[in-house]
Amino acid sequence: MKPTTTLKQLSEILQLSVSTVSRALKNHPDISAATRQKVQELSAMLEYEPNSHAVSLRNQNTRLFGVILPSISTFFYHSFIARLEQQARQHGYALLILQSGDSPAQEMENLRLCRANRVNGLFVSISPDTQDFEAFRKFEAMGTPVIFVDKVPEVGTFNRVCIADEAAAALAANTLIAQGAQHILAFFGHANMSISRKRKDAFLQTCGKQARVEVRVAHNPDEARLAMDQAWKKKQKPDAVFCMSDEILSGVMKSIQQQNIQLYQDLNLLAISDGFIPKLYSPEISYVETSGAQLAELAFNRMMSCLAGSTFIQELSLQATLVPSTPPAIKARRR
Amino acid sequence: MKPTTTLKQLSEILQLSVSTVSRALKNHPDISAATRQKVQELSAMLEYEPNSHAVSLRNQNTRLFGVILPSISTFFYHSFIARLEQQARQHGYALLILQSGDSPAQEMENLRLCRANRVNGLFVSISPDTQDFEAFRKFEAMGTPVIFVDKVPEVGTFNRVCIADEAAAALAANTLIAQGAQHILAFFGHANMSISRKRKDAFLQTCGKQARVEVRVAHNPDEARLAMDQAWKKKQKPDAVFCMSDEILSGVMKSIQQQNIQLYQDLNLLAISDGFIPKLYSPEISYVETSGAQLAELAFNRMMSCLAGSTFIQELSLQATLVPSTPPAIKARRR
DNA sequence: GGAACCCATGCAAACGATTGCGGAAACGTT
DNA sequence: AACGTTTCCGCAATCGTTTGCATGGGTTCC
Repeated sequence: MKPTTTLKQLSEILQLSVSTVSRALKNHPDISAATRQKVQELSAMLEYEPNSHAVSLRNQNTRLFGVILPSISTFFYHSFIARLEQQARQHGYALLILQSGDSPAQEMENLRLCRANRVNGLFVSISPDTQDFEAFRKFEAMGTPVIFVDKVPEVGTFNRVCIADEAAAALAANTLIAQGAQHILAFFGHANMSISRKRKDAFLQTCGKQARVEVRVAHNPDEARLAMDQAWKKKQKPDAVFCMSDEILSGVMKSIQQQNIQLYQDLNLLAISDGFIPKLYSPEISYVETSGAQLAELAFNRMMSCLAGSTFIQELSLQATLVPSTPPAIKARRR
Repeated sequence: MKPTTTLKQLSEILQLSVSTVSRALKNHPDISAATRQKVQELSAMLEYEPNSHAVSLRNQNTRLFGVILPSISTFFYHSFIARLEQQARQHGYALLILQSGDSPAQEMENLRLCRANRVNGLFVSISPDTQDFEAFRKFEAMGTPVIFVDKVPEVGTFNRVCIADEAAAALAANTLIAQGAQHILAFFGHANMSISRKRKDAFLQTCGKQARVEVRVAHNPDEARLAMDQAWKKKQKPDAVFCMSDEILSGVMKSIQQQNIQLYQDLNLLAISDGFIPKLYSPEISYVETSGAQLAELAFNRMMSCLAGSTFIQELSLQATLVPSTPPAIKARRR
C-alpha cells in the first residue's frame, strides 16, 4: 500500500525545495532548463499527480460543478448529463452529480453537499414541489452561478435554460396541420407542471379552428395507451396524434402496434422528444426535437459566461426543430 | 460576494480558538456544554459547512468514488448510476462520474483524474479495446479498490461484478428451445468483449444439437437491423431470434416492424435486457432480466467490504430471471 | 500549603500545493 | 574594487481542518 507521490517526495529525491519542484512542473521561467527537465522526468517516472484537493484549497477554486436533477435515469436527463460531462471535462471541470428524487428535502441536502464541496457553479433541474428558492439565492450571493435547466422556477429572476415549450408545441401543431390533419388527438402530461400547461396552450392556440383537437391527459404510459385504445375504437377516428413527451409516446405506440395501425398511412403521428424513443420504431416517429445534449451545451455556455463575469440574468430557450419520420414514410406521404 | 464561513471566522466571533470550535461542532467531550451550544448555534446561524477539500486533505480520505463508464447515456448504465449514486450518498460518499467514450486513451485520462482526486474506490466498466490493466493494478496497489462492473476484463484476478452471462445466455437458449425453436438467429456484440464471448459460448453450448443456430455479430443497432433484414429475405427463415443486448434488440426490432413480422406467431424473440426497451413494444418482448440497479447494489456492497478490509478478490454474478412476453402473446403460443 | 488531579481550552504541527519575496551566486559595467 | 543586474532557487505563509499535547485555573486531598 504505497502512498501517492507528493511534491515533497520529489523534492527530497532531487535535493531541491518543494517550491522549485512545483515551479519546474509548471514551466515557471525562474527555473533553469536543466533542473526543469530533471524534475519533469522524475515526475513522469513516479507518475506524480497533484492532489486536487490541496490545489482547490490553496487556489480557492475547485473546478467542480454541482448538478442536481430529479433523477438520472429518466428519458431526458442522461443525454443531458452525458453532454454536460463532456463539455465540463473539455474545460477542465468535473461534475458532482446528485439526484433529488423529486423531494425538496433531498434537494436541500444536495445543496448542502454542493456547498461543502465548494462547487464553482450549479446546474439545477428542480423537483415539482420546490417552493423555496432562498437557498439558491445564497449560492448566487456567494458568487456561485446557478443555472436552472429544463424544470425551472416559474417566477423570479434566475438564469433559466429550457426548451422553448411554446415554440415546440406551435411547430408541432403547424406541422400536423400542414400535413393535412383535420382531427387531432393530442396528449399532454400532468396538468400542474408548467411544461404541460405551456405546451397545451400553445398547441391549442396554434391549431385554432384549423383542425378539431381532442385533448387527453395521461400521467404515465399506460394511461396514454388506454386512451389511444379508446380513441381508435370510436367511429370518428383521429387522423393525427400528438404526444407532448416520450413517456406518453411510448404508451401511445404500444396501442398503435397492438391495433396494427399503419403509421403515416392510417394515422399521422408527431411527438416532442429528444429522439431516442422515436428512433426505436419503424417507421421512425417524427418529432420536434428537444435535445438534452443541446440543452447541456446551452447551459454550459451560460455557466461559462457567468463565470467570466456576465452578471445579468438571462433566460435561454432551445430552438425547436422538426425531425421528420424515416425518409421512405415521408416520401410515401408526399406524393 | 461574501466568502464562505470557516472555522476561523467562527472562532474569531466567539473569541475561541479554532480547535475548540472544531471540537465543539463534533461534540467532543472535552468541550463544556455551554460553549458547545454557543458554537453550534452560531454555526447554524452562519450556515457553516466544513470545506470538504480541507477535510479530505487532512484526513487523507476523500469519501469519493470514481465511476468510469463507456457512456452515461446508454441503455443500461443510467439505471446503474442512479442506484449507485443513491447507495453512495446513503453511506456518505460522492461520485465522480466519467465517460470513456469507448476510447482507451480517454479511459487513461479518466484514471488520471481519479488519481488526482484521490478517490477512495473505483467502479469501472471497460471499453471494448482496453488491453492494458496495469493502471488499474496500480490503484489496487495503493489500496484503492477497483470493482469492475458489467464489462470486465476477461483474464487476471480482479474484482468483477457482472451479469451471470453464462447463466443468462443458457436460460435464454433453454427457453427458446423449450418453446419449440428449431432454427435460431442469434445476435452478439463486439467480439473482443468478454460479455459477448461468454454469452455466445454459453448460448451455443446450451443449444448443442437441439437447434440450428446462426450467429451474427453486430456492433450497433444498424448492423443488427441490416442482418435481420437479410435473414428474413432468405428462403430458410429462422423461427426464433436471440439478442444479447438492448442495443442489438432495438436494431432487430426495427427490421421486424419494417417487414411487418408478426412476433410470437411468425417468429419467437428473446433478448437479454434490463426491461426498459422490451416494454416499449407491443407485444412486449420477452427477456432475461439484467438489472442495472441490482448490479449497482452488488458492486457497491463489494466495494464496502473491500474498504472494510476484505482483500481477497471476488467475482460476483447477478442471478438471471426470465420475464416472459405480454401475457396474451404467450398464451397464444402455448395452445 | 503543596501535591495531585480534572476540566476546558489553546498551541502548533500536520495534510499538499502555490506564490510573494528575498537572497546567494555569477556576471558585466564603470 | 565597488556596484548593478540577472539567474536560479529557497523560505515561509497560506488555504481550512484535525488532533496530540501542553497549559492554565480551579478543586480536592492529605
